[in-house]
Amino acid sequence: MPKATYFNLKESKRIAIEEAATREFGTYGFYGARLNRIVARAGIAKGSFYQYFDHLEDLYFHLSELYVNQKLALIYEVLSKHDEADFFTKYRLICKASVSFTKSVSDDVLLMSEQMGPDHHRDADPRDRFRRRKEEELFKPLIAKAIDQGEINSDADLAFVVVTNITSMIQQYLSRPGSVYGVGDLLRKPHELEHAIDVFINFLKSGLAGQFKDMEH
Amino acid sequence: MPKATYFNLKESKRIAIEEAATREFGTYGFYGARLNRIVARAGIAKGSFYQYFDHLEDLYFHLSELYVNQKLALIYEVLSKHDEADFFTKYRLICKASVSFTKSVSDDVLLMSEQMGPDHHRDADPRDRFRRRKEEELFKPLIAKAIDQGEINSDADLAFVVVTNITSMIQQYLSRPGSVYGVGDLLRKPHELEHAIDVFINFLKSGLAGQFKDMEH
DNA sequence: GCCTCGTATGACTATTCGGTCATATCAGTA
DNA sequence: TACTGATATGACCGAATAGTCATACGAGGC
Repeated sequence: MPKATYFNLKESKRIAIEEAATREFGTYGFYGARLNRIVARAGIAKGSFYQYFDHLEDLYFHLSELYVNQKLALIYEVLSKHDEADFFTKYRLICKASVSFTKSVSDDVLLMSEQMGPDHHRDADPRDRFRRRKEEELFKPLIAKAIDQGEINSDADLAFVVVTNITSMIQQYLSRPGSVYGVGDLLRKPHELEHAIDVFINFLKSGLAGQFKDMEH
Repeated sequence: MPKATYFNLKESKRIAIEEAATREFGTYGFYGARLNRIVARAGIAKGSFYQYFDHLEDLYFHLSELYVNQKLALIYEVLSKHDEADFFTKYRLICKASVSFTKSVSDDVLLMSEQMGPDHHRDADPRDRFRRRKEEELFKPLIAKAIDQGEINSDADLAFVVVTNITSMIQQYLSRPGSVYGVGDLLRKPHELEHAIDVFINFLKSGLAGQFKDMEH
């Protein structure tokens, strides 16, 4: 957690630090990030950094929380307008909001977020569970209600696991610039984003053997 | 790639090096791995290391290839005995082989493999595409045939993306020791491994809305 | 003016890093 | 035995690292 000093800083300086760090973590990963490079790019003295944080990791988790919270705020705002919708409609809104959040921020944020994909929530570090806790708060009630109403006929645990993983799959395939990556015709269509999300959701609903319906908008 | 010298080494030394490096990469990740620790644990001089490899990364990619090839050999062996089976049966065999391979090797191998999950195939490094190329060789023909025979009704690209991602999902949730991690009742059943794989495959086939059938063995 | 307290600084330290290299060891072989 | 070529070694190097600390700055109050 940042020290109190950090929040007294004027915004432009905080932003400079956060941008520099986000780029560093995005480029070199959690373990490859170097404090020297961050302070150089942010234009602050190394001694100053230690006025704001105890360790470099504190800044990492601060950023991690920051971006997760920003994204979730967007998601909850959208959801609040569609309280009555069914599960897959809501899920579609969540995906759209996620992707458009990712597109609205810099590529560095995206790269950094990739380092925090579902593969990475090590049990070790309790701070790493933050994202997962938020995911549970978001999806578990939705899934429970969907099962209750017969929209989902699977085990709730399974549904949670696959929904969260597929969400990050969608993010990964749709947000990264230039990452078509084997997803051939899937993305080369009009309204490609909408279309691609529908393709994934259709799979989520009906599986590979289910009817493949090419929705149009 | 290792130098010729490396392959002249007696096996016990090679194994010592590979074990030490696997543990290092598994513990600290690609970027956090330190040559000093590896040579210390392997019991060789640092100078010796540079007789075998040009860089530490060479060792990483050597290990990566090694384990991928070992796993694939197991998978192809199993598949060769079930040439006539349908797609989902074959896929089930692949999952079982994958998981049992992972369980047969040390936890370090598993941890190291997690660093190479689908989130990570950066376009940047061509050596990183090795695993993906192998995945394509394995799955693309299977999927093409399955579509041809009407077992899969989805787009081939979509099928490839979800099959590979779900495979690593299964690996992740079923191989890691003590990683029940929210997958509550899913694993607390008799023949839990077989059961859990079936649950995932059933989802892959029929989706969340499809009938959830609890198979027994 | 000057006192105070929160902030800023970068030179400095001790440590670790990857990588080198002159030298030593060892296994054949003649 | 003496020579040879492959392998082994760890002291050593320059660069980079995280973290410290004495000092300086700057705004507000008096």
